[in-house]
Amino acid sequence: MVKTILQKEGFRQIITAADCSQSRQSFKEEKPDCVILDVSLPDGDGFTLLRELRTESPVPVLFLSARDEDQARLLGLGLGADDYITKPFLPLELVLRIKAILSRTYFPLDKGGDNRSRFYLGETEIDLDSGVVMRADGEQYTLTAKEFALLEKLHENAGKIVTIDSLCHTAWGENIYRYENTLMVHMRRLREKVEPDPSAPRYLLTVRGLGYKLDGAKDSK
Amino acid sequence: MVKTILQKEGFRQIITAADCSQSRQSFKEEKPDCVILDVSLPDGDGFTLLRELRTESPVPVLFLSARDEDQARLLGLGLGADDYITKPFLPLELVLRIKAILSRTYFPLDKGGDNRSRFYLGETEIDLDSGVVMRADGEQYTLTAKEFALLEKLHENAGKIVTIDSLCHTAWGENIYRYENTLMVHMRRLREKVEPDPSAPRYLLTVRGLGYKLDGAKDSK
DNA sequence: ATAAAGAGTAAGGTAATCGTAAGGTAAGCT
DNA sequence: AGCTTACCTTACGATTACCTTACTCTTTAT
Repeated sequence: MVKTILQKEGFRQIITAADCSQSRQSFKEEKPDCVILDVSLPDGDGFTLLRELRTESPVPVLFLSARDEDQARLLGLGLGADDYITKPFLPLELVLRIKAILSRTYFPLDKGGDNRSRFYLGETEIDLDSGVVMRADGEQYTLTAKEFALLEKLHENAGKIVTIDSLCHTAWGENIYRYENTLMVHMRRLREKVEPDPSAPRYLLTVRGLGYKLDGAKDSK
Repeated sequence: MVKTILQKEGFRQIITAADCSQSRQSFKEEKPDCVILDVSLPDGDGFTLLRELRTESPVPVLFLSARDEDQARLLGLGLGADDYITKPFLPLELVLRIKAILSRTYFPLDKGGDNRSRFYLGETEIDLDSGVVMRADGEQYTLTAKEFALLEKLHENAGKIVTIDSLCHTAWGENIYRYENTLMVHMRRLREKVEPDPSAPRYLLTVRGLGYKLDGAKDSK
C-alpha cells in the first residue's frame, strides 16, 4: 500500500520487507536512504528493530503505528525515530513527511555561522571547547562534566524550551527518574558560574512545568 | 440538494449516496477527497458510519446535522469530524467550509517544513519552541505549562474544532471530569495573552456545545 | 593517607501557577 | 419574551514545582 503511494510520487527503488528478519537482510544489502517501519510485525516489534538499526546506521526512520497510541509515539521518538505517523493516514501526508525527512537529513540547513562553540551571555564568555567560563571581571570557572553536558544541550537548542526529561537524558542516559532534584542543583551551580545574580537568572531561565531554556546567547560580544 | 450547490461552484466528481451501505461501497470504489455526511440516514446513523470511516481512512469529513443534540453526541464520542454545519444552512456557507477543509487538508501551509512551531495571529507572533508570545507593541508574554499544552493542541488542529474533552485530555490526561471550568479559565488567560480584545476573540474561538478552535493562524506575517 | 573536587541527597522555604467558586452575560429554545 | 443552559470573568486560596543550602559520598590527585 505504502509502496504504491510512493511510486505514484516518483520514488524509485522501493524495497519492501514483510517481517523483521527480511528487513534486516535487505537493509544490509540495499543500504536504503530512508526506512519506513511499522510497529507491528509478524516476528517481533518495530521498537527492537529500530534499536538494532540505530546501532549500525544513522539512517532516517519514519515510524508507522496504529491509531493514537501516545506511548508508542514517545517510545519510537525516544529510540531515535525521525518522525512518526499514525494509521490511517492520507497518502499526501506520508509523502510530505518522507520528503521532509529526506531533505532535513541529506540537505541540512546549517544556518549562518559555523557551529562555533564559543558564545556570550551578556559580558560573560563561555567556551564549550575548553569548558571555561570567563566573567567580565576576569574571574574564571571551569565547567564540570555534568554542567558541561547540560549547558551544551541548552546551547544546541538556544532559545528553545528543553524539557527536564530531555536534559536528564543527556546527562544520565536511560535511568531518568529521581534525578530531577539533582538537575536543579546542577542548574543552580551553572547559574552561579554564568549568571550575574544566580537567584534572578537572565539567561538560564526556568520554564515552570516544562523545563529550562537558554535565552539571550550571542555569538559575539 | 447539496450536489446542485456544489456543482454550481464548479466541483466535479460528486458522488451521492442515499444510505449507509451505498456510501460504504462508493467510498471504497471512488476514494473521495472529502466526505459530506448527514446524521440521519435511512439505515443507520452517521456516527457509526463516521467511526467506520475513521478506522480505514482519515479522509476529511464535513458533518451535516439538524439538531443540537447531535452536536452533543459528536462531542461525547470525540469523533474526528473536521467541521460540522447545522441545517438549514446557506449555500455559500457550505461552499466556504468545504473549500476550507480541502485546502487545509491537501495544501497544508508548510513552507520549508521545520518552522512549524512559529505562527502569527494577526500582528501577534507566537513561538511554541520558546513558549513566547510577542505582541505588535513589543510586549512579551511567556506561556505557562497548561497554556502551552492547550495552544499547541489547538495549533496542531488549526482551523478544526477541538472538543473540550480532547483539550482536557491533553492538559490533564485521564481524569478529565470537573476540569471544564478550569479549561475556561486557561482559555481566558490565553486570550489575554494573544487576543487584542480578550472578550471579543478573533482567533481563539469558542464553538458552543463542542469546544474551541484556533482560526486565522498564519505561518508568516 | 589525606585533601579537594564533583556528584548526589535531603529538607525547609517560596512564589508562580493552578484550580475553585461565585456572580454575570449571552446564546438558543419553548 | 422569558427561561435555561453554556460560557465568561474575576478574585482568592491552595498546591506544587522549583529554589536553596548544607551535608554525605565517591573519585581523583598529591
